[in-house]
Amino acid sequence: MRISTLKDVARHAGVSVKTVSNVVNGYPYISADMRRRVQAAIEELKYRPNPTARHLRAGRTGLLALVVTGTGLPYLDDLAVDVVAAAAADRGYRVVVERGDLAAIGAARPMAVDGVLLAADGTPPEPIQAQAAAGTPLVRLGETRDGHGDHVAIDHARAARDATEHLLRAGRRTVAAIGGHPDQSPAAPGPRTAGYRQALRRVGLAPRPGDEQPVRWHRRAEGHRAARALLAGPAPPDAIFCHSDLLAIGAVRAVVDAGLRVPDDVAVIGIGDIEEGRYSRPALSTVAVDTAFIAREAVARIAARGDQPDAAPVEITAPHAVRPRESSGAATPAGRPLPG
Amino acid sequence: MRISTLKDVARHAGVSVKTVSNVVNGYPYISADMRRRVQAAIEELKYRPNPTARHLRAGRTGLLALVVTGTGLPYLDDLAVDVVAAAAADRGYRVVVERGDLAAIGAARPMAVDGVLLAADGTPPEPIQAQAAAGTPLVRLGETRDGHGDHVAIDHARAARDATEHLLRAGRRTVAAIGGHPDQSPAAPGPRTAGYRQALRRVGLAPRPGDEQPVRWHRRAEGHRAARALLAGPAPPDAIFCHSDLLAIGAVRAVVDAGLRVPDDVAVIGIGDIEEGRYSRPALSTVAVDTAFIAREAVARIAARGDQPDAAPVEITAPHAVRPRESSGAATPAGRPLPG
DNA sequence: TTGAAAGCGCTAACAG
DNA sequence: CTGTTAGCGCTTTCAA
Repeated sequence: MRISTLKDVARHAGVSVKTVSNVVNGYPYISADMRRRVQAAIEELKYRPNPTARHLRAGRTGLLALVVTGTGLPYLDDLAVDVVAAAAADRGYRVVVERGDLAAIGAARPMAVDGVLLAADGTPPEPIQAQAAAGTPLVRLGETRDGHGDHVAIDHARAARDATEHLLRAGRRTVAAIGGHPDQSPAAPGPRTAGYRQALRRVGLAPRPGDEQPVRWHRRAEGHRAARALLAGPAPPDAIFCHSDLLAIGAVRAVVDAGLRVPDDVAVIGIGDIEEGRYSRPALSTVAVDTAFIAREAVARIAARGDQPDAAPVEITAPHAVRPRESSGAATPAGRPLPG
Repeated sequence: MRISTLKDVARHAGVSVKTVSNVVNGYPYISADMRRRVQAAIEELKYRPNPTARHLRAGRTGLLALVVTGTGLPYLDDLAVDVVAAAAADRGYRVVVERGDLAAIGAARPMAVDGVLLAADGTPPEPIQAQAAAGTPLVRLGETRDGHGDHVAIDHARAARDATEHLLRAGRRTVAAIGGHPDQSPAAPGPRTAGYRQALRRVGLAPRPGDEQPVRWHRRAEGHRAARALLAGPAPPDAIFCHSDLLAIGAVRAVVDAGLRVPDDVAVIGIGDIEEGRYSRPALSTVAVDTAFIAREAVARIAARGDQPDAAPVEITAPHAVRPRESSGAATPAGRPLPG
C-alpha cells in the first residue's frame, strides 16, 4: 500500500496540486463542489500530509526538544514535562522529549527542531556554543551559570543554602550532603555545594571529612549508595542535604534500611518538589521550584532568539521556596499530600 | 547569522555541492586536498546538515515516537523509556517521547516518524487503523487486546489474577480494586478488572458493592482519592489490588493518612515494578513486567512492518511475575531495595 | 575523482 | 476561484 502524496490526490480528483493543498490547509476561497471532490479523493487514498516536506518548505518545524541527559534535573518529573509542554503549546510549539547524552546536542541532531531546552546539570559550554552557532536556539535549565547562552533556573546556591539552613534551624549540627559531580574539583564546587558550605560556615560549622558525597546522576540508587556510605562512617550525620529529590528518596530508604529513623535520627531534605516526594513516607521536605515560571521563560527565550539570534545571553532566575515536610521533622497536617 | 547550506559551503570552497555532500557523508574516493578544503569551509560557515531535508530525501527519519497519553501504562517510568530507547538503538532507531492525547495520533502527527509505539491503555481502534492506513507502523503496548494492529504486552488479565491471588493467599478476604476506566461498562470489564474478579470467584468470593474504584488516569492522586473512598465505606477492605504502581503508591499514602497500617491493616499490590516502588515505604509489592522483552519485540514489529505492511496483526505476550514485597506482608531482606 | 541536474512532498508566488 | 511552477536542502544517478 504505497503512501499517497498530494500529487496522487490531485490526479485522482482531476485537479491541480494547488487546489488539493488549498483544501488541506483550509484555504477559504474554494467552491463547495471542488472541496467535496478533493475531500473524497483524500479519504479514498488515505492521504496524510507529509510533515517532513512541510517542515522543509516552511523552514521551521514548530518543535522544541527537551533534551534530558543522564545528569537530569532535580525537579524534572512527568509533571514538569507536562508543564513545559503546556508553556510551549501557548506559543504554538510542540515538545518532544529526547533522552540521551551530550552527543545528541554537540553532534548532528536526529531531527530538526526550532529550539532545544537542555535539561542537564553541568553541561560544558562547548556543545552549547556549537549548537547555537548551528542556528538552533538553546536554553539551559541546569545548575551551571557561566554566561554562555541563555539560562533559566533557580538560584541553586541560594536554594542549597536555604535547604541546609532549614536543617540547621531544626537543630541539626552534623549536616552531610549528597550530590555534586565526582569530576568536579572540591576547590571549585558547583553552586549547590557552595550554598551548602556557606550555610554551615555561617553558623560556624564546616563539612567534616566524608560529609560530601558526590554522585554521577540524580538517581535513587545513587542517593541510596551515598547515604549508606555516610552512615557507615565513624560519626554518622544527623541530617542530609540532597541535591535532588530523587537522591533524597534513595537516601531516606538507606537510612531506614540501616535501622534508623527519618527524621528522628537523620533528617533529609532534597530539591525539586517532585510529586513522588509528596506521597513518600515520610513525606519529603524539599525546595519547590517554580517550573511553570521556568517553562514559560525558557520557551519565551527560544521564541525571542528567532528574531534576535545574536542578542546577549540572558540569565533568568526562577523563584524557589523551602517546603518543610515530614522528612525534616515538620508535622504535616493529616490526610493529604499537598495537592498539585 | 544566516544558517548555511550545502550550497553555501560549495560556493565558499569553490566546489560542487556533490563534493561537499560526499565529504559530509564520508564518501571514500575524495582527494585529501579536496577534503581539507571542504572541511575548512564547513568549519568556517559552521555548516550543519539539515535533518529535515535529509529525511525528505531519504523517505525515512529513523525516528520512533513513544506516544504517552494521559492513561499511561502501568510500567512506564524513566527506566522503561530508556529500555525502549536502547532496544530502538539496537535497530538504528532513535526514540522521541511525545506526551499528549489521542489527537496526536488520529490527526496529523507533528513530525514524521518511522513508527509509533503507543503507550496507552484502552485506545479505541479507529485512530490506530487511521494511523496504519496512513502508512506509519504502529504498535500498541497497552491493555486492550482486540486484534486491531500489532500489540505487545503482558497478559493483563492473568497479571491481575496473579496479583489478586497473591493477596488472597496471604489470607486477605475483602480485596478491593483500584483501576479501570469509569467509561468502561461494568458488564464488559477490561482485562485487569476481569482478572481481579476471576481470582475472587475462584475462591468463592465476589467484589462487594463499591469495591471496584475506577480511575481516569494512572496517577498517584487518583489512587489516593480512590483508596480514601474505599476506606470511608462501611466495611473497609483488608487489601487493595491496584491496576498500576502509581495508583498503588497513592493508595498506600491514603491508607497511612487514614491512620491505618500497610500491610497490617490493608495490604496493597500494584502492577509495573517501577523503580519508585522499590524505594517506597513499605516497599511496594507488584507485578514485574519484562520491559526489555516488550521493547525488543515492539521495535522488531515496527521494523518488520517496513517490509510487510499488510501482514496480519501480531499479538505478542510478554512475561510477567509477581514480586512480593513489604506492602503485602513479605519481609524484604534488610538493607536493599532490589537493584536494577 | 568531480560536476550537473533531477526530484523527495509540499507551499506560495504569479497567472489566468 | 484554480492551474503552473519554482524552490526549501539534500542525495544520487548519470556523465565527464
